[in-house]
Amino acid sequence: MTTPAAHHIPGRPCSIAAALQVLGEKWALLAVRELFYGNHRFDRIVRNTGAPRDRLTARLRALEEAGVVERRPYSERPLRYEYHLTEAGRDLAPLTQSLLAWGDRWLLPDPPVTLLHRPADDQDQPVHPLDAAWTCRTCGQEVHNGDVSLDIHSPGWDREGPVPDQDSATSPS
Amino acid sequence: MTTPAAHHIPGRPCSIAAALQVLGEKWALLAVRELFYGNHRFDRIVRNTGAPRDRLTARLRALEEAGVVERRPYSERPLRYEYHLTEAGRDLAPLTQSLLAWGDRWLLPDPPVTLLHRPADDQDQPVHPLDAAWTCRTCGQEVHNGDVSLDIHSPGWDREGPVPDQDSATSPS
DNA sequence: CTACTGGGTTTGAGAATGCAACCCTCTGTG
DNA sequence: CACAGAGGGTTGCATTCTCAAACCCAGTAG
Repeated sequence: MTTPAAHHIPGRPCSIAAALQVLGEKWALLAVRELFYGNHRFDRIVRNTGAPRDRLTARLRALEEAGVVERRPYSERPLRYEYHLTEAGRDLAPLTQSLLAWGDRWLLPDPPVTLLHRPADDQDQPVHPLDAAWTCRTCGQEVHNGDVSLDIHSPGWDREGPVPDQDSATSPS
Repeated sequence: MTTPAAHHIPGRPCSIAAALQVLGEKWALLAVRELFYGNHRFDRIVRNTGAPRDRLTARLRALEEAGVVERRPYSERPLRYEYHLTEAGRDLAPLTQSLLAWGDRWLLPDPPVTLLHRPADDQDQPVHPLDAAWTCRTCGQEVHNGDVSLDIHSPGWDREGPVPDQDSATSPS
């Protein structure tokens, strides 16, 4: 509770570092995963993540303070709370999905769960497996790893290469 | 070794948990960020992330073992290594980008760095700020938070609601 | 000979984590 | 009423991680 959101960001000024400050603690993202999956109660999150109860309490409090999670009572008298994602929390969907996609590809090639997609604004579309891709709204094209470069407008950045050279030699082991 | 250390995954079988097992340790993703940004040498990564040297050593070794990072000598005689992303590592680009996007939106609204985009396969396109979105390759539509549901084909999952109900109403702070 | 660079190890103290056990407030059930 | 859960945490303590600074070693520059 002595940890306000205005943490010191390590290294250089960077939104990735700032985001990890909030989300990078152990169990935080697994708790968020459970909230996405519709499990809003403490015990259920404990069971599904395997997190120690005290750690989960701490993480949920921190996420609440960071504005990712909201704790709302669902019963007075035995005062009980359940946890819900705020808008900021719901906006983590791309993040959890890219974690899921990466894990599916590189760690668990036979994934225990897949995502289904049906656009809300096109109900004619049948439900189908989600095959997610990054695209750029500006040009409408899919974003590939090498297509992105950095525009730095802040001091505290040192780098040599003019471009975040995504390597060249691609010899996967 | 393409065989990632498939340690024990906490909670239920899940690619997110598996991915966090590899990437969830402190400093791991910041190190990956530096590699994306073209900083391949130990000292530079230390300076830019602010990580303690011993931690960074440990993290880089773990990432190497997990097949995310590759250590290659760039000088014999004083034997020196530099670190590069493997294909699995480069495939983390969507993840770091979604972290960046989230941080930009919710934590550092005046971001110190932005991403520029130019599709390699369309060189006529001028360089422009990346405005990233998730889309589904199958239906071509943008993926919104509420459009996704789960298809579970593995035991060890408990959940009530039929759909990962993304909440209903919330207000950001 | 000295200083400096790059890439680490080592050390010791302090913080964070994991785990089990405990607590407190209701709501059944007999 | 007594007793047993369920839900949502605390508490205590041992283990592990993390941090910062110091140290090391090879080669090179002055």
